Amino acid sequence: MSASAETAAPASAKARAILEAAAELFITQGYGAVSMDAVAKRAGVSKATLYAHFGAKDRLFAAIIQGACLEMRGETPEMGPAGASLYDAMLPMAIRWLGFLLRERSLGMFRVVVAEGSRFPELARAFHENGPRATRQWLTGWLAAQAARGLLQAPDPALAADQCLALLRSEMFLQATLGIGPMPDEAAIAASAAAAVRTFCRAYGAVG
Amino acid sequence: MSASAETAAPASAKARAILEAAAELFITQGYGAVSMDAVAKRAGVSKATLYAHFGAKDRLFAAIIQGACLEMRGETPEMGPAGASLYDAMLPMAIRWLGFLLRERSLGMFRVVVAEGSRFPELARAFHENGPRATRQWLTGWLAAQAARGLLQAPDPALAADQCLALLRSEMFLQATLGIGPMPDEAAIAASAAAAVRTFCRAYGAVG
DNA sequence: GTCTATAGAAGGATAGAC
DNA sequence: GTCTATCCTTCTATAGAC
Repeated sequence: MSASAETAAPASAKARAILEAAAELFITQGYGAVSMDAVAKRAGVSKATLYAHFGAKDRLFAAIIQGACLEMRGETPEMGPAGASLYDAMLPMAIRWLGFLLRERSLGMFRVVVAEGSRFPELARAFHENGPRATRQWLTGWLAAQAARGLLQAPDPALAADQCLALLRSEMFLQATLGIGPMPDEAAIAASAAAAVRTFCRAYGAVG
Repeated sequence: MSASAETAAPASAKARAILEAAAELFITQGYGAVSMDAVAKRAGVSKATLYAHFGAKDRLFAAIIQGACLEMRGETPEMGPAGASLYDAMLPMAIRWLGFLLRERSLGMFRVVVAEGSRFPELARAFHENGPRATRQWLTGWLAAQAARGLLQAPDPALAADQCLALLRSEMFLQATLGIGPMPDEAAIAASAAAAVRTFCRAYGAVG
């Protein structure tokens, strides 16, 4: 691991093809199970070209994870309508966020970062910063604003945000992470998100 | 993967040494990063002996995960004192369970099963059955009993159990899973568990 | 920059002696 | 059952031509 910045955008078309192919393979099969031959073959380039662009397997892997982290930053959730109740405001956001977590790409990303976190600690940190931590910070601010409006009682908005997100990452997410059972459809996702928001509001909602 | 039963107890001393060494290596480094040479060396046996006991790397891995699942079955939580309040009854259980999740061995087990779940689906299922699912079932029954005693309002005890466990698997568990930051000490674990139980009781506690 | 071809190392699995 | 020594495949990485 050479740990360079590597934040530059993919220059040539071949480089983009390599990044796309490698992302697909690493995220679906994990770091160890993917060979550089497989990446080159899928990208339609030779191995030498691959090594010309990215010096080694671990640097290619780092570039993939960094790129996926940048994508995650773009996925900022939307807040609900201003005048609604706490439940009505949170539910669309919750559905959207749980749906994002349960995408194959998000699950694969989470799996590979969990698996290789000990060998690539800086990548695990980058993932956390751009994914869970960014979401947590955004939600903390939003909850604090709602608390100021009197819609909920949250003396510690960061803790409330943690617990809200934890409620969303419940059994359904655990099973999906383990790859057990069928992938939940939209209705199941909405139902699970609604259950989480309902419980959150019962715990934190301002008593009317 | 030959998918045999392999539930038998480790017979000889060498077999036990192999299992112990392999468990340590697989759980700390992951499946792909561990070579059979490394296992043999750590166990103090030759590779041929290793292959004589377990026919292949994937079968050795399966035996390790199965064994760890059996261990997990032994870790049944204890319920709190009968006459106490809901919070007082749940808190010791919550601390104990979160402490178990945050052990290096539990975290490593979770990481490797998440990482290899797609290649060893039956192992992911066994892990889930003996770990999360067993805990969930136990807690569901306990919560139903408390609901019958009027200590909480839970029309769907299984959902309540899910959410209780999800609240415990919050930011602290996520960070530990990713290997980020220092390992939480006992006080931090107790505080996180207390926050989870407090929120759970606010959402589900019988209004007195 | 890109290719073909290959070096060099590591890993999974086995043969054969004891 | 256990060991030593080895086979064969696969993998990362590079050399050299264009």
